[in-house]
Amino acid sequence: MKTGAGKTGRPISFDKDAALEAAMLLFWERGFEGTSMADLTQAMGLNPSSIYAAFGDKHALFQLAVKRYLASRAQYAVKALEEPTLEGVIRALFDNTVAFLTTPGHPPTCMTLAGAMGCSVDAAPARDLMTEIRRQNEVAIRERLRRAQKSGEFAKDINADDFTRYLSLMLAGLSIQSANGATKAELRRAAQMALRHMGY
Amino acid sequence: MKTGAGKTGRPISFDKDAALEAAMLLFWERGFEGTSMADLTQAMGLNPSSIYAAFGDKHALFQLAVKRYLASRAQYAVKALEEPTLEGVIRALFDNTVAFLTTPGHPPTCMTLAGAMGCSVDAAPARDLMTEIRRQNEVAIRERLRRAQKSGEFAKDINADDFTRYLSLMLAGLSIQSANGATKAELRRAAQMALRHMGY
DNA sequence: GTACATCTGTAATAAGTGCTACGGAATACA
DNA sequence: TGTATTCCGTAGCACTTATTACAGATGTAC
Repeated sequence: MKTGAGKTGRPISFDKDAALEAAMLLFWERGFEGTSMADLTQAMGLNPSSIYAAFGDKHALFQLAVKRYLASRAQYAVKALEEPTLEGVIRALFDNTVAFLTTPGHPPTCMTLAGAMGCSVDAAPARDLMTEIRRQNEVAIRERLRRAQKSGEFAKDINADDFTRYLSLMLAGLSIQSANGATKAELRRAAQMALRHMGY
Repeated sequence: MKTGAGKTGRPISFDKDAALEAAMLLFWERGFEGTSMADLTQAMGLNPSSIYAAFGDKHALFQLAVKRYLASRAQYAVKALEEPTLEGVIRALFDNTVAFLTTPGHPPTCMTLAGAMGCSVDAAPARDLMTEIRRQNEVAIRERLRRAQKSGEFAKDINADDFTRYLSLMLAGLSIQSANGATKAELRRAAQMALRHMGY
């Protein structure tokens, strides 16, 4: 009963993209464990069998939702790292994060933090996926810093590893602040304070 | 069938303190939603009826566990605020946090972050409690900063509100870093970097 | 020892969990 | 039109969830 690539037969009658978007938003808000398949059927407007046929089981659906999140919402970090100067990178990292967290239409915090922190052993794979993504983000930052060191833009006697963790720590902190209910202006001032203390 | 304060009759036959400690550690690791009553009966070594008689339902037990957590594990923040000088306060805030996060015998992150971020509507009260505690922590920091401003130790033209959020942001960030798997030495260097950037 | 109050363990409750079997509806291709 | 193939909706699966009813055990107070 494999499906999804039928050459013939009845074609799918719903918007797969829209359904996945709805699933992503729900997972984002309630986390893996806090989102039930019943919740998903309602939010996606689909029957269980349609979901399972199109996306697989709950874990697979979560992975697809996360993938969509990374591709459509979390690109602000990648974009920031593409800034030509290091100062531009760091400024963009903070500015984009604040802009992202305060964009209406989705939860006020990062999906990798709301998705699954403390959870049951059944949900451990989802939690580990979230952790892995956070670490990957750090890898990208670290590589950008190394590049800046090679080009002479960033002092070589500063440990890129440590500075990466320091940056990552503050970006995650902004997300928690946002979850706490901080306003856009408040987040912006916090980010400015961080930048000023770093010398920007 | 109310219980717990029986003047006569059979007395409780288990260590209530030890049972609550076990519950607290499990909630800390798995969060409110990721911890089932079945998990709790096993970890606490009690039957469901004993748990319900002694602590109430799951929400009540969670509240008691959080209370215990705050009283027994999260005092490091309160202690830090009692330092006589502002520099002492801020240094202690970071040092104690790192020490706390890396203490063996409990999860590597803060309970208010692992307890419930994204969750179902049923678990929303637990999530709101976690948020409330995080905000209360900020209130305490802010008041300490105001006190330092009055005594002239802290510049009055700095917005205490903003600086509080900035500090809180970094402490939460350390907790996330710890959850990511950062070592004690790595956390310590990150904290040192933060302190240095602030001028300490 | 007797009466009473409470606890303990088992077993069961109703509702919710993720997931699937199945029959019928709908479409593509000949 | 006929046939193959796929999708859709319902209804149900076995299991887990939090919670409680009940019966017997175990203690205190007299």
